[in-house]
Amino acid sequence: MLTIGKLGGAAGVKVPTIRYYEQIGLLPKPERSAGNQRLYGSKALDRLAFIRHARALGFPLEAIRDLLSLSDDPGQSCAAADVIAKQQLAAVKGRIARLTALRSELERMIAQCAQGTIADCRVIEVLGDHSHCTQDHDPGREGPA
Amino acid sequence: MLTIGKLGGAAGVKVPTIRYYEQIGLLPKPERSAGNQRLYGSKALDRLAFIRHARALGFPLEAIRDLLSLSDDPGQSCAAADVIAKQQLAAVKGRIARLTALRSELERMIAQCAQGTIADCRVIEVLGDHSHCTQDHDPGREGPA
DNA sequence: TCTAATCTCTCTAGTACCTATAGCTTCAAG
DNA sequence: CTTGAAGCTATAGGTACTAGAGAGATTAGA
Repeated sequence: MLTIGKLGGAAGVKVPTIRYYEQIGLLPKPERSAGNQRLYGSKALDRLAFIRHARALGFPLEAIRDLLSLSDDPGQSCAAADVIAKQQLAAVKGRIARLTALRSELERMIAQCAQGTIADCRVIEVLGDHSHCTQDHDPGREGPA
Repeated sequence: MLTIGKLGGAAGVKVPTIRYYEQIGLLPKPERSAGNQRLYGSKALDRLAFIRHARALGFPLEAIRDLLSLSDDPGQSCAAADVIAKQQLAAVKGRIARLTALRSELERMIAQCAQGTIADCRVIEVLGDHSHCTQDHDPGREGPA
C-alpha cells in the first residue's frame, strides 16, 4: 500500500493534485490508515498514471473522465474513445494553426523594431493599429504561456 | 462620446470585458452621464483597440499593462517593449513545439485504433502506458482547447 | 406621451486546473 | 523520546474572462 506521497512520486503527480482529483471524483476515495492517512493500491496507481498521461497529451479533465469510464467497461465499443481522441487532435491542430499565425506576426513586428524610442517603436505602433498586420490572427482564446 | 456598448462594438470587445479591464486598472475610469452610464472618448477607443490587439497576439494582461505604460511615455527607449515582445515570441514558440509533439503522438495513437472493443483499444491502452510513446511529450501546462 | 425593447448599472459566482497557505496531526528514523 | 518530514482539512488565489440576477436608463415607434 502506498501513501499519497509515494503514489505521487510513482506517478509523477503532485500530492495536492491527487487530493484535487479525488475531490472532483476522478479518483475514488481510497482506504485510510488508522491515523486517517490515505492508502492506495496498484489500481489507483494505474488510474493516476492514465490521468497524468492523458493530461500530458492535453486532454481536458472532462474528456479524461469519459475515457476512464470507457476503460472501466472493456466490452464496449472503442468508437467513443476514438471520437474523444480525434476531438483532442482537432483541438491541438487548431491551436497549432493559431499559434503559428501569431508567431509570424510577432516575428515581423520584432524584426521591424529599430531600437529607437517609444515614439517610433514599431512594436507599440503595430499593437496600436491592427492594419499593420498581414493576417487575421484574431479569434480564439489562447491559454497561458 | 461613446457608450460602453458602442465602444465595445467599435473595438470588438464585449461589454463585460471592458468593465473587467476597468476594474483591474487596465482602462481608466471614464466619465459618467447624468444617468451614471460610462462615456468614452476616442482615446479610450485607441487604448482598448491596443489591448485587444495585444490579447489577440497572446500577450498576457500583465505584459499589456507594461506595454501600455511604455506607450504612455513616448520618450523612453524602445528596448523594454522589444524585450516583452521577444518573451512573448519565445512563449509562443515553446507552445508550438509542445503542441507539435502532442499532435504526432495523438496521430499515432489514433492511427492504431482498429475500431474494436475497449478491451483491445489502442487509445485506452496507450494512455494507460506511457512506454508506448516515442517522445517525451511531457511537461508544461497546456491551455484549454 | 406612453410603452416596449434594448442598454446599462452593480454585484456575485462560475469556468479550468490546479497551487499555495495556515494550522494541525501522524509517522519514521535516530 | 524527540525531531523533522509527511500527512490532514479547509480556504483562498491565479488567469481572463463569462454568465446571471435584479434594477435603472435610454431610445424608437405607435
